[in-house]
Amino acid sequence: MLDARQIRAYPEEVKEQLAKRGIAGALDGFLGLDEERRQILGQVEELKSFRNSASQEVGRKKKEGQEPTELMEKVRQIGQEIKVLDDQLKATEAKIETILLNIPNLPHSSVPVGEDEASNVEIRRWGDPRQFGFEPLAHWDIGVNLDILDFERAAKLSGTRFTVYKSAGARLERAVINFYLDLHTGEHGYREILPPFMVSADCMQGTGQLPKFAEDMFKLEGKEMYLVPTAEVPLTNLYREEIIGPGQLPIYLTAYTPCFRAEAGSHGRDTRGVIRQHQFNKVELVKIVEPENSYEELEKLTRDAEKVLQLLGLPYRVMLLSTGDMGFSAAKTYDLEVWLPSYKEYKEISSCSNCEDFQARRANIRYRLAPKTKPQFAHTLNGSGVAVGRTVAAILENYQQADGSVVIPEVLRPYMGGLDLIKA
RNA sequence: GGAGAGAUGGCCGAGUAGGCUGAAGGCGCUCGCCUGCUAAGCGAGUAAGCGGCUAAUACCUGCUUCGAGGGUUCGAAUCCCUCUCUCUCCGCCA
Repeated sequence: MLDARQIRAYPEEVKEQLAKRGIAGALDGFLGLDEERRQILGQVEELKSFRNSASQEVGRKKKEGQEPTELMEKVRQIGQEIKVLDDQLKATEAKIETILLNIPNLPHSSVPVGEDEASNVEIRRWGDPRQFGFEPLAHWDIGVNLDILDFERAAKLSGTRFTVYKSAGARLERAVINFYLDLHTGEHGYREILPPFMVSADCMQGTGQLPKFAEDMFKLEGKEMYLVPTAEVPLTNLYREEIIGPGQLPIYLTAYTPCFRAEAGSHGRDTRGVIRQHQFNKVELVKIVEPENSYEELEKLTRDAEKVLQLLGLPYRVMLLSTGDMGFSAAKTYDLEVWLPSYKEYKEISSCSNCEDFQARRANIRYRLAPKTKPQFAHTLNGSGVAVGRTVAAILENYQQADGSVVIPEVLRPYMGGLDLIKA
């Protein structure tokens, strides 16, 4: 959520920023409503001020044995006026909130302006795609041939976009999760959290999924509860409605959760394999930091995510997303894209964003620098550290052998009970 | 699912014949004093949001907030209704 006072003070600048995201009109109506709100507020407060003092006056007179009937009658009438104005005020504030909740974050000045991913900028690459002496298979073929991925039975259980992992496949998924968590907690200083996988609508609004992206999520029948689309939601919302005390920041959190996404509007994309599922596993990184450090923290967080790919020996590149490709809550985002031989291109496996105070404002996450100082909004960051299903796909494809077997990356072997090769 | 109890400031905890209680007291915290260190002691301060005024997120000032939302009343933390959550007991259950 943007700062209403900032919009009021610099409407043209904010509009320009929004134009970079192709929605210059998002602010329309705001300034008028904002003015209307303050005008009504001024009136009500004046009336309430009168009511407060008049009521005390009544109390005083009654104590003296008088019966101030005219004054009581006057205050009663004022009360009616207040009620009317309060309703108007509430209606106006609701309109303002609707506008504000639907405006995305403003892009950071370092973000390239563009309509879509074509304007993304490659920042760096790591590793060289392997040269195969044979025609490499796609992970869905490798997995099915080895009988470690089962898409047919997954469809029987749950429909399309689900996968059943079996034997070494299931173990590999679990190994990757544990490897990531151990690395981030042990080496990178994150605190491990195991959150609920269902959260309230308030949480979803706090991180920006609601109200605009309800169709992308699974909502529980008859409940104001949603399956988490990413652990970013429960992790960031851990501190919703809190004032974090002096010396507590920065907070680094990591969690494994399954992620549930309706994938509305992506029919026909990535229909084969585990790349785009209704349920997938992910280890997420979340940081809550002071505003001064947040961009430095974004670089560090991105490096933390990259580290797992390096240790797994998976070639990747880092992309700086353009204004047209960024998510709703982000001010700046780096995507990590891993090399997938079957796609013959790099595919997103992590997204690391600085949301600045956008989510903090929605979720009311504040901190106090020192005792007695005014609380201010923290900055929140999040990044995949990284997507587990896509990691497994990348391992299968990048580590496949001519005979159909798959070599286990060395760092995972301790998590695989020493297994170094998956073969039929 | 059934029965009961409760939700007050950073924490604990007063506050029901409705009125100067934004809220006693304690703890914690901040600043100062004092004791040659430490402990103890003394004094003062210590909620947030939204407006007005401002260069100001400094003063000053208004309004709101005692789980949430409605109602009664000149006036509600205190009375009434609805909801949410927490705790205890019973039932069910991994």
